[in-house]
Amino acid sequence: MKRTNTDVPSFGYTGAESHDCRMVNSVLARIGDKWSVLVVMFLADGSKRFNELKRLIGGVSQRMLTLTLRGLERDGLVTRTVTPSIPPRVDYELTDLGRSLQKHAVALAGWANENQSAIERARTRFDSERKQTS
Amino acid sequence: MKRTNTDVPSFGYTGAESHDCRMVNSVLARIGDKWSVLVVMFLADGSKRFNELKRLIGGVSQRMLTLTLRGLERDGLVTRTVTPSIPPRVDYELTDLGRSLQKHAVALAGWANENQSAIERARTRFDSERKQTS
DNA sequence: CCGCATCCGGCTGGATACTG
DNA sequence: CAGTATCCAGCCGGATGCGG
Repeated sequence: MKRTNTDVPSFGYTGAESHDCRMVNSVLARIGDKWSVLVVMFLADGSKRFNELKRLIGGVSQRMLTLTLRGLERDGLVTRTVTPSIPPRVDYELTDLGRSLQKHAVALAGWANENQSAIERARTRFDSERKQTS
Repeated sequence: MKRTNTDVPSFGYTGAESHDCRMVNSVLARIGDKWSVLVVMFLADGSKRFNELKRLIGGVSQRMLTLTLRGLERDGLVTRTVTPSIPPRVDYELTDLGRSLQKHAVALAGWANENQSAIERARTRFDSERKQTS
């Protein structure tokens, strides 16, 4: 989750390039944090207002939703449109870049669903084996 | 990797795919943590020993590599093979499940590379605009 | 309605030292 | 070589209250 590390050293993966690591990590940090992907998912079918997103996601604090949206905006994945009315209105929408990332997120979500039971079985099996040993 | 926060919310997101979200989040948490993906990448071309991985990754502490590998093993993504010799030898290898996940990781890495400059531009632009306002 | 400021508990992850 | 154990700083994220 924290990508504060800067000194990723030298060498490729299997044929891939080395300096990619930082960027990959940086992107994965976005993907991996608690709310970003959920926000991207819910923005898939069009722009949403702040509290609309908050209700949809359910369980996210105002603070974290704000921070998450700022992060996504900073990376150019969503746009923030302010309408200075009373009460104020703010709409968030995926950019093209955001939509292209969303495809991969959906793919990953699909993978998670397909292998959900396999992973859960592996986890419980691993945990039960551990309990016997201890 | 503590998975203590994965089984929390207890309320649905918007009805339809409520329990899917938890699983997706749980998987994304694994993907998003600091070292898992790096390990999976380096295991792509065959099994590796503990210190071999440590050298390859470079910058990971013994502790974190152990924790990361335990997490991956627990989820059924890698296998751990102990050879009780002197000195002891432990090999880690991707499972089929791990390899299927790796495909998506590679896809994401590719996306990160393709859009690296776009994201960096978005970031610096966002930051400079912020500086003016403050 | 939107979002920032503040406080704070708990988890993450690094450094180090010690076993088998 | 391959861990385990311990300590500890720093950040993540929740709750609450204020401000435009």
